Amino acid sequence: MRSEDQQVARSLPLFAEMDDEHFDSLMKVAYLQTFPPQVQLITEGESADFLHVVVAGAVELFARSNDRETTMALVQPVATFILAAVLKDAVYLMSARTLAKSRILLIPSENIRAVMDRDAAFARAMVDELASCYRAIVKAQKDLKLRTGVERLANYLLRHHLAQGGNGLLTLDTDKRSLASMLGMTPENLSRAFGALRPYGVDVNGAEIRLTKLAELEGLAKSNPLIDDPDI
Amino acid sequence: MRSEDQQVARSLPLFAEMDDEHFDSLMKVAYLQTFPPQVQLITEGESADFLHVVVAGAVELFARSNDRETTMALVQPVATFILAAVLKDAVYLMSARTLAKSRILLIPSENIRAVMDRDAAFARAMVDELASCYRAIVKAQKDLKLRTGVERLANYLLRHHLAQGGNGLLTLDTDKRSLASMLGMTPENLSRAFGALRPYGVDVNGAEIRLTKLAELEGLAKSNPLIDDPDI
DNA sequence: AACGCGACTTGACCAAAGTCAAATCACTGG
DNA sequence: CCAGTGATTTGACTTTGGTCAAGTCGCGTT
Repeated sequence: MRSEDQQVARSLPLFAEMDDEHFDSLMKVAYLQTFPPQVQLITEGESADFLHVVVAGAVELFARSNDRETTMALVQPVATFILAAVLKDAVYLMSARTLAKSRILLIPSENIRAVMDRDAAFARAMVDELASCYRAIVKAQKDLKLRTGVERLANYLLRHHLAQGGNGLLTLDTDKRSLASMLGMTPENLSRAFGALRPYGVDVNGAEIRLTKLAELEGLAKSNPLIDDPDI
Repeated sequence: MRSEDQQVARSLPLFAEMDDEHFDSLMKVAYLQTFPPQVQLITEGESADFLHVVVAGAVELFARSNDRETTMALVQPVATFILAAVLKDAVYLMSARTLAKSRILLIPSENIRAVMDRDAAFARAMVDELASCYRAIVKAQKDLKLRTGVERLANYLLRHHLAQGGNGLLTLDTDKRSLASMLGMTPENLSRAFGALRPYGVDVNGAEIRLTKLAELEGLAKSNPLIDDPDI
């Protein structure tokens, strides 16, 4: 692997504090691969042979049952996914596909577990990463169960608006099909949800969105830091 | 704390492998308390000062936003809850209340974190416990998003039927109000869901349920080990 | 036995969200 | 420029689930 990519990995909280020797031993057995968009990386039910780290691009975690499919989470760089399955040496509970051209670091599960047993700093970092993943999914579950579709969209827009500077403009970074799936609704319903937000100053023009009545939109959204603040 | 109760804690996977001295130091600062039913133990938004271990009884984790409330999980003995908040020294994302008279072990968060940094076996056990919690909530999320209310009830009945011996009879271990909340529906809707299952051989008599057409019920439920098997 | 209370059920209705089909739009490769 | 493809939107309708109100049932108390 290129030393530049190793640097990226090394700078992750997950790998930052661990012993040099242990880090090197992991990198020696790791692969770094670049995938085109819409490639399925893992399939639920298969055994978790590699820890995946999204170095660049975007990955969607999804699940299927009966004939339904649902998006479970979106993984943005730089972050890991399916950590829990790797640690328990279990099967994946979710499938994953790239949404964009993505660069993925693959580290064999057995090496992860072996190093964790020898490197306390690494184990501590794992605990932290796992706890973050857990809290993220708890927030997602609250978002889903305590809000209607329109409210979820309003809060999504407000979060991204803030992250993009908060100047009344924002740009969607996925197509609307994926956005709908992320928000737990159908594309048709997303379209109607945007319609329902028009009276609250949400002007949509393709992927460009203008928020002209922030106060009203916030009134509808009723944001809650225990759901919407990613840093809590 | 009574030595008998310490033995219960010590036998938990979370504490089983750790150093004696470290275990004793934790027990020295821990409290064991018994609570009546319907006592709120923690409130979302407050800081996580104690790790809670349910030694006996039952605890419901729930969350509120707007004016809605939803059950997030049910914690059965012996298990921990709000581990992630403790590890990250963050605020609770969920509230907790006892459903039955419950015995709870309370261990100060700072001691948990301190011992984890010194005891590798304990850190490893934490990783394992957290990974289990994570996978449990992923399964709950899949159950919720990929199934209708009737299907969730059917699968709930089949799981408990199996756990109770699989002889065609089972007994609900909560009142129907709580069951409805756990399954993510209103009590009225649970009532209707039972009605919808009558043609599939589900005979309800108070908390006693007889399953007379297992094959048909299984056909409707379309169980999926990646959702329903607690050991995967 | 009569009462009262809480848990549960039922019915009528409403709201949210999914489905299916058709229309529109945007953009690409002739 | 124009057909063709895929994304998005819109409309009509269905399903799922929630709300409100009125029972009904079981059971302990008086």
